[in-house]
Amino acid sequence: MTVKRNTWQREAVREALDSRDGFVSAQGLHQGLRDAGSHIGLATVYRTLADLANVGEADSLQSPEGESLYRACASTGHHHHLICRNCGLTVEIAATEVEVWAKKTASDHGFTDARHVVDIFGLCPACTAASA
Amino acid sequence: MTVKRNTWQREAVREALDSRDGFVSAQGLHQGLRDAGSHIGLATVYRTLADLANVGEADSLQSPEGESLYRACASTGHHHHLICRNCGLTVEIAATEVEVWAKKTASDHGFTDARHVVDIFGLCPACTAASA
DNA sequence: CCCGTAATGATAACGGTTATCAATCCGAGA
DNA sequence: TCTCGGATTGATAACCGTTATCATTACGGG
Ligand SMILES: [Mn+2]
Ligand SMILES: [Mn+2]
Ligand SMILES: [Zn+2]
Ligand SMILES: [Zn+2]
Repeated sequence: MTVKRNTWQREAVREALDSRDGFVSAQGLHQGLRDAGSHIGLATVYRTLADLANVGEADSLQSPEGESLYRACASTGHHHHLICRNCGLTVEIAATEVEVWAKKTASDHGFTDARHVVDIFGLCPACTAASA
Repeated sequence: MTVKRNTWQREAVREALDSRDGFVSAQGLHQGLRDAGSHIGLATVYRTLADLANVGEADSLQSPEGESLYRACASTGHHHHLICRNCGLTVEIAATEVEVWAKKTASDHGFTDARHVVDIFGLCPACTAASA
């Protein structure tokens, strides 16, 4: 059995991620931890986030600029996101309608083992008001 | 007014892109051009692809690994893609259903200036058969 | 033709991410 | 509680895709 050790670093990343309500980059989370007085290493943050994502404890997606972002989501099952491109505020979206469409579209063309990327980026109400 | 010059490089990129039926990376296209004997520079390929994408002559998306891929699409309007993650084969998809959903989802949550990323990655029929 | 300037391309720089590897320390077993 | 093997860490170098630089080339309106 693969042993999974409990280090304060791993816990620090989990907590830091939980304390945020939007998606964050590894570097952003690392900066936040350092600002809070932690001496955690950047490589560790990268490793831990990637691991949490694999295990399913965190969701990850790529920003339009190609940066990997992470988030500790409330809902456990498969879902998508509506993200503010300015402040990162995120709304979790469950859309059966889109799930069905994606599956049907793939099979209609004979594609197998299909996965989909469905994200909506916009300006949240607050940011919209602020930029008006 | 900004003038748009016709260089053999620009034409070479256009042709190389047209000759492919799947999405390609800038480096991949550059390599193909070099292999065909062209002496075009890598920076030029990057610039031209980005430009063709802005003008609308090419579509672009990010691979799951975060690399920018380009393609000269047949349909001119807004559409999405069903892509074979193995050979790159691409099927253009027009899904009014999803367009409506995306717009409604964003406005329902007060988000403005919303854009969406909708792509399906799978194995095309040929690649599915080959890996069986 | 001429010439102003857009375009090119070799190369350096950039930004995010991963690999290295010696030092650290977690935790199963004694 | 103590030990010790190996998982984990972190400073740093390396990696890789992409963009910035800037001297040189060459498109194209006049
Ligand atoms: Mn889905
Ligand atoms: Mn769409
Ligand atoms: Zn916002
Ligand atoms: Zn295929």
